[in-house]
Amino acid sequence: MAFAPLDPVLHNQLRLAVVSLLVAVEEGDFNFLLEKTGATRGNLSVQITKLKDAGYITVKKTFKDNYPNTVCSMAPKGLKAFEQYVKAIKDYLGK
Amino acid sequence: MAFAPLDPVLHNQLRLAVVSLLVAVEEGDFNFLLEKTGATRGNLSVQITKLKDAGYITVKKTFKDNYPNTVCSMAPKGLKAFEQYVKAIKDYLGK
DNA sequence: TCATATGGTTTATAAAGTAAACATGTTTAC
DNA sequence: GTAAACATGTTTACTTTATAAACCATATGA
Repeated sequence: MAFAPLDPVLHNQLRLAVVSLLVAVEEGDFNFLLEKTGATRGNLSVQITKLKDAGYITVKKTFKDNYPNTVCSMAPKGLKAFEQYVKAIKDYLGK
Repeated sequence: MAFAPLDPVLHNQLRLAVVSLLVAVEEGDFNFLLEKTGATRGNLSVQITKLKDAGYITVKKTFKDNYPNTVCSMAPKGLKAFEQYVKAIKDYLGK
């Protein structure tokens, strides 16, 4: 096809937002992502799991101030996938 | 949220491919889109209908060489939506 | 200890996408 | 002229995905 396939893991609004945030900050916890994306907790939980299962991000479960705290960061595979996605979608957008 | 919402009509691989093709060529028939996108007939039919229902494209049903021929082109609403989508997704991609 | 808050997960439902079968006609080969 | 193959889509039945709502566990404050 004339268009490169768009990575289905990244071609989703919330997952793309999460990845785009993590690419910028290197490390962000659940609440950071929740606030920045405006997602619901449930949805964010699900999409973080999908990104982790895809090997795109690493998820560290820790505690912070006695509360559970989930810290996410990009994995090398995710970084590559993101760069590839950026390239691919530019074909669609026309340049 | 820090990210503009992505138009759900356009945030789909095949519909985005169709629109991006139509933006470039101004008019394309079913087989043109089929070939360029590599989609199945069924899927292409469904997604063209959705784009038409959204008012993003106009669909002319004609005949060509005695065979049915469906010709699509961008509608003003679709053009605006596409431009908006391009702007929005750039936020995600990081620049 | 009861009420409320934090930090998430699970589940049930709704929406979307896909492939396969179908419909309608046309052309080709016999 | 008839059967088989082809062209152009559409519809249907199924699978996958996304979302929202309910839930669970721990912590804190009155």
